[in-house]
Amino acid sequence: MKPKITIKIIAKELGVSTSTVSKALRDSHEISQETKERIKAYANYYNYRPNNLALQLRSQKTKVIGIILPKIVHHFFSTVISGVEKVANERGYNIMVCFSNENQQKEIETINVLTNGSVDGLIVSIATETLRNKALDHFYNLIENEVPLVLFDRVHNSIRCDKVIVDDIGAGYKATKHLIEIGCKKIGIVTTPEHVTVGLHRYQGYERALNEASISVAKGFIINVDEEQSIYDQIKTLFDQDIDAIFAVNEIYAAIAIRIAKERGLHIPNDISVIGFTDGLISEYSSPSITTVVQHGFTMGEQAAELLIDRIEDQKNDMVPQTKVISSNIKIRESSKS
Amino acid sequence: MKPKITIKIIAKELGVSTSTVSKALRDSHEISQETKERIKAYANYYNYRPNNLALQLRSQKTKVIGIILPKIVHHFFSTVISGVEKVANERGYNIMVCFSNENQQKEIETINVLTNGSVDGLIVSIATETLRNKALDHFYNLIENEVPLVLFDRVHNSIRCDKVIVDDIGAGYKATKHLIEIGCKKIGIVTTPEHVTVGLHRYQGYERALNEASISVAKGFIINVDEEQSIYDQIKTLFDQDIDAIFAVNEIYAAIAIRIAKERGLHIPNDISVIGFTDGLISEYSSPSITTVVQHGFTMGEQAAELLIDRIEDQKNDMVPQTKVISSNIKIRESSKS
DNA sequence: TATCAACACGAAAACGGTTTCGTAGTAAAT
DNA sequence: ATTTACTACGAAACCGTTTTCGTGTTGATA
Repeated sequence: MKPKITIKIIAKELGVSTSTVSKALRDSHEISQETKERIKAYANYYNYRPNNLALQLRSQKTKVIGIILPKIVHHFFSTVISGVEKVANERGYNIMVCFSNENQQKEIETINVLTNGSVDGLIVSIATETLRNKALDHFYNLIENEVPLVLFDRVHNSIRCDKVIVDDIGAGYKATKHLIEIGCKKIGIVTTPEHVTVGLHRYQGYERALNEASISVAKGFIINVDEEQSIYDQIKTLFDQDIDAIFAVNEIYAAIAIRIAKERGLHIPNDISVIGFTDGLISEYSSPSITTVVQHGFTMGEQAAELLIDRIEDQKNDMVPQTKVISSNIKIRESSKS
Repeated sequence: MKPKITIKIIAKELGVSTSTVSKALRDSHEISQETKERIKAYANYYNYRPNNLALQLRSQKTKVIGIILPKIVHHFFSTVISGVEKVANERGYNIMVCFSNENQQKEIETINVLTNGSVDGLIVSIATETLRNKALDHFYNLIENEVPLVLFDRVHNSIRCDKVIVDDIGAGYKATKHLIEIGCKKIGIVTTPEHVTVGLHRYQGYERALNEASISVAKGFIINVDEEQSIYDQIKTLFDQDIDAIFAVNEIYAAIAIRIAKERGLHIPNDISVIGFTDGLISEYSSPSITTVVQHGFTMGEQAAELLIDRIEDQKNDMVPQTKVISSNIKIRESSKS
């Protein structure tokens, strides 16, 4: 990398001091018109741009926000990043993206690195392992040190910060209710282990909808997928039950369920209806296309960024933490027409 | 954000100079064992971490690499990021992700911001608009200023830098040949406009395979999708031709083609075979699952990162630019079994 | 003619570190 | 007693900016 032109060089070349150059470039009234023009012309000719690091060190602001995600190869997280980037960009920030790979240790290290001056604040979705271990000290530390922090999607109540979540209980309720409304009565659910909050909540919504409709919750109808093992095999066991609908808490589980149904010669949606979660490409393009709860990832990203930047730029730090609930809605497609 | 503890504070509190503290923390032999321990204990107790910005300004290294992508909500780009992040992380770098949104102006601005000291080098996939306008001056500038740069996937030959590309011609050839081998003779192609190099190359491979098999290339068999208009309608026109196979240059085009085929009552793969590109979730989970050319995005990301970091850390800058060609292979699924 | 503003600029501190170089103090060697 | 050689530390420069505070010059005013 070629050395860049600096204010020092300009100053020396033009026989003035660095302060004069700095002021001239910022159009200070302290500098004469003549000198300003001379300096600006020179700077312009050599395409001078102030060094970001120096500015950041000086101002103690990086204008960068860090995002830590469990993973990226995932439609939902991609859209969230996209939303964050949009708002960040509009408000003059850049984003630094890191991944925890669902790993607690890496989450801790990443937070450490980023908060040593590299970013002005963090947007995080917590790693599975961290949630499972309930090891949240690194987040408590952030709060302790008043690092601007916004959690989204995978959050934890004990961490006192702004949050952006989807109304997972409501979404699970809506999804289940939709199935009930089209006449299904024996509804299986494919969800996550209980320590993954989103899965738990969606399950709770499912439960509520069934209760309301006076349908009892059958134990065998609930599959808690452990991703360490074969997802396919686990979902398959659900088909040994007498069911007429499946609510899957993400689109991959839904797609796999559809595949199994087809293999068993079941027609969708005539024999069995399926509803998924997260409005990704699979749901849109597979055949039958899949009815899903659309999770507004882009909106979540935008909101998270707005909250964070407000928090970063707000002097009065006493504002109580907010939680924004992004409501989701159902997009009915071919997999659930009654 | 609470003010962080600095070397200055430690020095004052312990009644020594900042240089002593700095040396002690870096275990310099210049400092007595006793003093070292005293300083380390204090620093440890207050959880001292050196400020990144200061280190970066001093060393003129950021240990950050910038990635500029046309978009992110796209399986291929996500996997590339993932690969870059893995290698970057292993070699002590962080990544800063930005998007051009296929927009030339934003690409230019992003490059400007990042190269003002925020990153040590760049990994870029060029925006469509830039390629269409053949306006590459901002890239020539990077080369001129010896900014470490690696282009991937969407590259341009006139830019003298390291590149990581897929063998698109070979991939298009393989895909078409596969269709020919399973007995297809009337093969349509759904590709991009010509200014998108990847689409052009895949088309060239298609052409070569047909020529080799002595099949003439029919003009009506070629759809150059303009994404400004309805993709669905454009692909539909292909079905007015008498075809027995479709080669789509990405998985969305493939999925749409399959949908249209179904709507027309055509069975896949009996009546018509389909092959896509990019091994994403759609291809894997849709029904029928789609035969695709798998593009090794993760590998590309890894290679790009290795090349870039080598270049950044290499003193002798005279090394000639390398181009790594990542070969792709075909994953045969249900949409093309003969 | 002495006083005072206004003007135009420079010196220096600051951001938070690292590193080179100098040096006081001590102990060993001459 | 003088020189030498460590040891252990501090002063100061440096990275590239911004900003506060002086200060010399000029022209106007009393």
